[in-house]
Amino acid sequence: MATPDRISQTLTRHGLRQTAVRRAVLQVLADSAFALSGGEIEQQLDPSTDRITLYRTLKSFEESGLVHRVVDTTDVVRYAACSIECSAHAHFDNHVHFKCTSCQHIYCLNQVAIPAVTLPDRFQAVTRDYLLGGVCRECQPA
Amino acid sequence: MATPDRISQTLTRHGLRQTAVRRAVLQVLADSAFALSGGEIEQQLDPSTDRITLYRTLKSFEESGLVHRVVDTTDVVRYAACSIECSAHAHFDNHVHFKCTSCQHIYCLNQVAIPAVTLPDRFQAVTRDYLLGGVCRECQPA
DNA sequence: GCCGCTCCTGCAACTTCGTTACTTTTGCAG
DNA sequence: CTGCAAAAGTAACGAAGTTGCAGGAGCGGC
Repeated sequence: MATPDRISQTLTRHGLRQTAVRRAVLQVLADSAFALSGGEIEQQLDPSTDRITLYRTLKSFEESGLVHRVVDTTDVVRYAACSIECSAHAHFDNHVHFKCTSCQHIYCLNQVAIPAVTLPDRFQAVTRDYLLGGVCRECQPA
Repeated sequence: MATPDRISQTLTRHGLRQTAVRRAVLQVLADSAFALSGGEIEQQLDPSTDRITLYRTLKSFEESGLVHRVVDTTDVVRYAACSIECSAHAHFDNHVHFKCTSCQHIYCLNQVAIPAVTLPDRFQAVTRDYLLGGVCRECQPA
């Protein structure tokens, strides 16, 4: 659970203004063990929060390097808070994601690094995303 | 360029009926070097083709193992034809995908296998998707 | 503390992507 | 050739995300 202080600091560190919506959205993402879609974040916020503002907030967070998009095969975009080490200048998420086919949650496995691959000539990779599918810890049959 | 004969055979082999839309959709996907979204496929088809039928066709193709969804971070789903070796029973795409940040195309790098990772306890992976981002061969500055 | 510029919010309307329910047509087995 | 199940077509709907604009709030300067 990220403290309100820490949330505020993170906003300031990335050059973003302190607003109620931003603090709330960042709090939700920071406290979630898995990636959330726009709609899921909306559900966790005060019902009075404006949908459009939420999407704009996510956009600015993404541009500022506070959150990253998580790859998926569905047609909804999911976001996860970047690790503490991520800054606007060094935005790099090198961990594997795991999508549970039972609960649909997408976990950030921070401790599992993405292995490198050798590419054909003249292909230059900048970003790498690795998504595993299967049954997560919580959904395993006992 | 897949021949019409080969297209028909593929449909039959997967237990699907021969229809004009199915042959056309499969032809488009088989001839594309990169993954296509529903809208992109629609543009390459006869304008009279029904949008809903197209989506249902893609769904049945996916269920039958003719095509696979390609992971992406956007909110549109993209499809690519499975390799010849894929059958309904052994549907396995073990190759890396590459998304060009310039032309936005997603290539199937069939010759590059996805490296394995070691997962934490009690996580069981069934599927694996690996997406690279960068500049593709065609878009490289000379 | 307050002023003002700039950025953020909130509202309304809209676009795109994809789905559901229902009827009609068509592939294909017997 | 005929019947039936599966696919196509039609219409209406729903969710996700965007755009344009007016009003409000954060924050640096004074």
